[in-house]
Formats: sequence, structure tokens, C-alpha cells
Amino acid sequence: MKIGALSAKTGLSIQAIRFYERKTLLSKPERTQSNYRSYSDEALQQLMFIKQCRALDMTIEEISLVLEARANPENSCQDINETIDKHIENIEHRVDELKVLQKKLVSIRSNCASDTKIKECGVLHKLDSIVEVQSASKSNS
Amino acid sequence: MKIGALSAKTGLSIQAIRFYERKTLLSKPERTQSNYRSYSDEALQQLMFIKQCRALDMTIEEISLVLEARANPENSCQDINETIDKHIENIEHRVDELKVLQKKLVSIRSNCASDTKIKECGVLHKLDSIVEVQSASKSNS
DNA sequence: TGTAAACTCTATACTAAGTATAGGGTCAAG
DNA sequence: CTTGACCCTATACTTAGTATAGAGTTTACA
Repeated sequence: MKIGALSAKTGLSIQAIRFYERKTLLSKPERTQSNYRSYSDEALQQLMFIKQCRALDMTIEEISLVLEARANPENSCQDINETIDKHIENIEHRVDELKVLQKKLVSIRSNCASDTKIKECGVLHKLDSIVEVQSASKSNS
Repeated sequence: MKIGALSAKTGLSIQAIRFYERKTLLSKPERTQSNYRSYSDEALQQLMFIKQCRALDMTIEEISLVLEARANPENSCQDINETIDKHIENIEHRVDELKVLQKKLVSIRSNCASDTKIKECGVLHKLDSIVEVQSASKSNS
């Protein structure tokens, strides 16, 4: 199977497949005499696994860890579970951050109707007023 | 005020300040005869405004729009409000995505205890099993 | 058999929002 | 006069790919 067929089957772009190879997530395939990549079904499975992990927003590095662990069936799967746990925590953290942001933004947005002039815009005033300069003597006021 | 002082007052790195200048968020400052940047308090205010916007996770481009709008006090502030509204929507969307992800991850994670071997790891099995290959007969040939 | 389309190859540049470094120049104090 | 603290520009690096150039290869069809 050449890279185009693999791309069609996985739904990943050809460039993405070559990118995963460069990142050593996907092992280097055989080459035809004309230097075309030639893939087995194993590569297909591997790529689908990678795709699944990416869909879960895992980074290349996280996927690397999982793949490495997966290569040793007798080892403990603790590392994998740690990776997943950490990843879940990261996402939780990001959600919390974004919620705080959203609240701030909605609060700021509430200061202006849509038909106001710039110089009277409550949103801009709010954005300006939050500004505080760090000085040597003064902290927060 | 030289760039080091400005960096200390704003809490932004020197490189970030130069970066904002390159991105034309911050107008080019005067230069001393030795080619050092020399800033006014206006630049300080501008930078704090930018910092505030970045803290709200607005992109450089969004901030550009807001700054441009802000430069014309008589104009309507509709553009600014639209920018903020769109930004709020983006964040909402991202939060929703992340929540879905988190659920999936927690569900996957629930398939394995920590002291299992790789070959019996429910997490790995789950990751593998979701995989589905696009076949030629279903989509295009 | 010729050729044009479709496919593949490598290498490079680009994205966002900076950070980090190299290799210089400038300034104040001791 | 030299040391250290600044400052300058230019470049490379980060993530997870995407997009392109310029080349070579294979396939379809007349």
C-alpha cells in the first residue's frame, strides 16, 4: 500500500503521515525500487491508533510514551495510566482557566451596548481600567 | 524610559515588547543616539492594555482590531463588541470540546487499574478498539 | 509508443506567540 | 580600564502539522 492509499484509509493527510514518521511515531516503511513508501496493514493499525490518541488531544510526546509502553506487553501499564491521568488533569485545568476567562469577558462585554461611540464604550473603559502598572513602592490598589 | 524599565513596570519580557513592536501592536518608540529604545508613559499604557487583552486570551490579530477601533473615538464601537462576542463564542466552543474529550478520557481510563500488565491493559484495548479504518467501498475509491 | 495526468519524493517555509541564544555595541562604577 | 549590566539585531526553536517548489515515477489512454 502506497502513502496515498494509506492516507485515504486513515483519513490522515499524506504530509501528516510523513510527519509522524519523522517524529518516529510511525516506523519507517519499506521502499519500492523507485523509493516510494510501501506500507503494511500493521502501519495502518498503528496510524489509526495515533489518530485516535490525537483525537483525544494527546501530544506527540504523550503518544510516544504510550507507544513505547505498548511495545512491552509484559511490563506494567502504570506509565500509560499516568500519562492518561496527567492528560486528564491538563484538560481539567484548561477548562477551569477558560471558564474564568469567559466570565471576565462576559462581564466586560456587559458594559457596552452595540450602538455606542468608541469614546463612550464601556468595554474599552473596562479594558483600560483593569490596567495597573507595577511600581517599586506600590503593588495593588 | 528604556526597555528594561518598561519590562519591569509592565511585567512583560523585553523580547515580548520587541515582538509587539514588530507586530505593530506597539508603535515604534524614539531612539537614543546609541539606538536604544526610549519609551513614554503612553507606551506603558498601551502595553498594559495589550497585556490585559492577552490575559483575556485574545490573539494578536484581535487586539490589533481593537486597537485600531480605539484610535477613532467618534466611530461606533460595534467592531469591538463583535470582536469580543466572537472571542467569547470561541472560548465557549473550546470549553465544550474539552469537556467532551475529558469524558471520553475518563471513560477510557476507567478500563484499567494501575497494576495491570500492558497486554491486559483495558485502556490500551479501548484505545485500539475505537479504531476504524475507512474502507474503499464506503467512501471514494 | 508518446504523453499527460496522477502520484510520489525531499526540502523548505509558514502558522501563534513568544522564548532563547549568538555576537555584537553602550554605559556606569570602581 | 575593565567588569558587569544593559541594549541592539538576527536567527533558531517551540506544536502539529499544512503548503509549496521542483524533481522523479507510474498509470491511463490514444
